[in-house]
Amino acid sequence: MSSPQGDGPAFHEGGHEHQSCIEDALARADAVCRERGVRLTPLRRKVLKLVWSSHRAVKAYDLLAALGDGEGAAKPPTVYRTLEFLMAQGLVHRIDSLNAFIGCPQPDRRHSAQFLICGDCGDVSEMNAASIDRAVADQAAGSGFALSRKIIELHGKCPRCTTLPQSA
Amino acid sequence: MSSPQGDGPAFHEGGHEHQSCIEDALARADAVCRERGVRLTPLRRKVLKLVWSSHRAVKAYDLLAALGDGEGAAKPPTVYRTLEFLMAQGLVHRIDSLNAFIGCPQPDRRHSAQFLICGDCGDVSEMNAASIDRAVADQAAGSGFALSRKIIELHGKCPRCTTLPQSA
DNA sequence: CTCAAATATGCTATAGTGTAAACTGTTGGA
DNA sequence: TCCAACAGTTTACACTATAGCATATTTGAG
Repeated sequence: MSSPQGDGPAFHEGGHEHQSCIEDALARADAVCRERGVRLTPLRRKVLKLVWSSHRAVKAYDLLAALGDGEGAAKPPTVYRTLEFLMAQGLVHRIDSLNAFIGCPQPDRRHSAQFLICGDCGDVSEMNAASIDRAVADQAAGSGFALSRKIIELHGKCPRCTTLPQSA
Repeated sequence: MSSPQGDGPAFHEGGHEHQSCIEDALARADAVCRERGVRLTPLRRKVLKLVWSSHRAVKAYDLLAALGDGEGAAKPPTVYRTLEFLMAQGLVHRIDSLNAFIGCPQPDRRHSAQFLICGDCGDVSEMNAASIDRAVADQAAGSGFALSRKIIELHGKCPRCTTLPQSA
C-alpha cells in the first residue's frame, strides 16, 4: 500500500469492471441491514444502487429524476428520506461541499472518513487515514472542543487525471 | 497557548467587547485592500461588518434581509457577488456544511484553515493547525492526489458550552 | 476636462436544494 | 384479526444560488 498509514484511498482503476462494485456494495448493504434488523426495502436498494452507479457523488435531484420523471414520479421527500436512512446506516455519505452523496465502501465498520474529490473526473475516493484523524482529535482536545462530526473534503486532481494529457 | 501546535483557535471569551472585534476586522480589511489595490466599497464594507456582527456563521439571506427589506431592498446577486469578492480577498470564509459565511481573523496571511463549529452556541472558530495540514498533505501525496482546496469543518461543542450547565 | 474602459451595482427571472406537516400504505407481531 | 410501528406519498413551501443583461461609478489616458 502506498499511503503512509491508515486505509489508503482505493482509487478506482480506469477500466475496472464497475458492475461488480455495485454488486458488492449491494451485497454488503444486504448483510449489514439483515444483521441490524433494519429493512433494505426495494426503494432503498434502488436508490443505493443508483448512488453506486458511478464513483462520482450523486445529487439528490438526479436520483429523483432517475426514479421517474412523469406522472407517478418520486417527490423530493421520498428521496431525502431514503438518503437519510442510508446515511443513518452508514451506507452512503453526504459530501457537503458538493451537495451530493457517495456510497460508502465499508458500511460495516465504524470509521471517520476523509474524501478526495477530483475536480476533473469528479470521482470521489474515501480514505480512512488514522494520522489525519489523530491530528484533528489532538487539536480539538487541545482546545477543549468536544468533537462530534468531522467533515474533511479534499478537492484536487486524482492520480489518473494528473497523468492523463488533459481533463475529461 | 494550550494547543499542541500551530495557531490555536482563539475561542472568544464570553463577555468580550465584541465591538472591537468588528473594528479590528474592518481595519485589517481596509489595510489589506489598500495594499492590494482593490476597493473595499461601502457595500462590501457593510457586508463585511454584518458578517462580523457575531462569531456565528451568517447566511446569505440573513445578510440580504439586513441590507433592507422593503422597496429598495438588495437582491440575492448583490449579496453573493459581494461575498465572492470578500472570499477572493480572504476576508471571509465559506462554511460549506452550514451554507454560511464567517469572517477571517487573518486575511493578510496565506493559510489553510480548519473550523471548529459549536452546535450549541453556533460560534465558529478558525484554527490553523500545522499538524492537521501536514497529515492531510502527507496522505494526499501518498495517494498521488494533487490537493487544491481543503475543507475541514469540525462540529461539536465548544469549551464554554461544555462547561455551561446546558445549551443556550 | 472628457471620454472610454474597467469595475461595481442593480434588476428580472429562474434554477437548484431541502423541509414541514399531514396522510396513506405496508408489515409483522400480539 | 387487529394494532403499532415503520415506510412511502403528497402538497406546498422555504431556502440557496446563478444566468444574463442593464445601469452607475470610478479611474486613467489623452
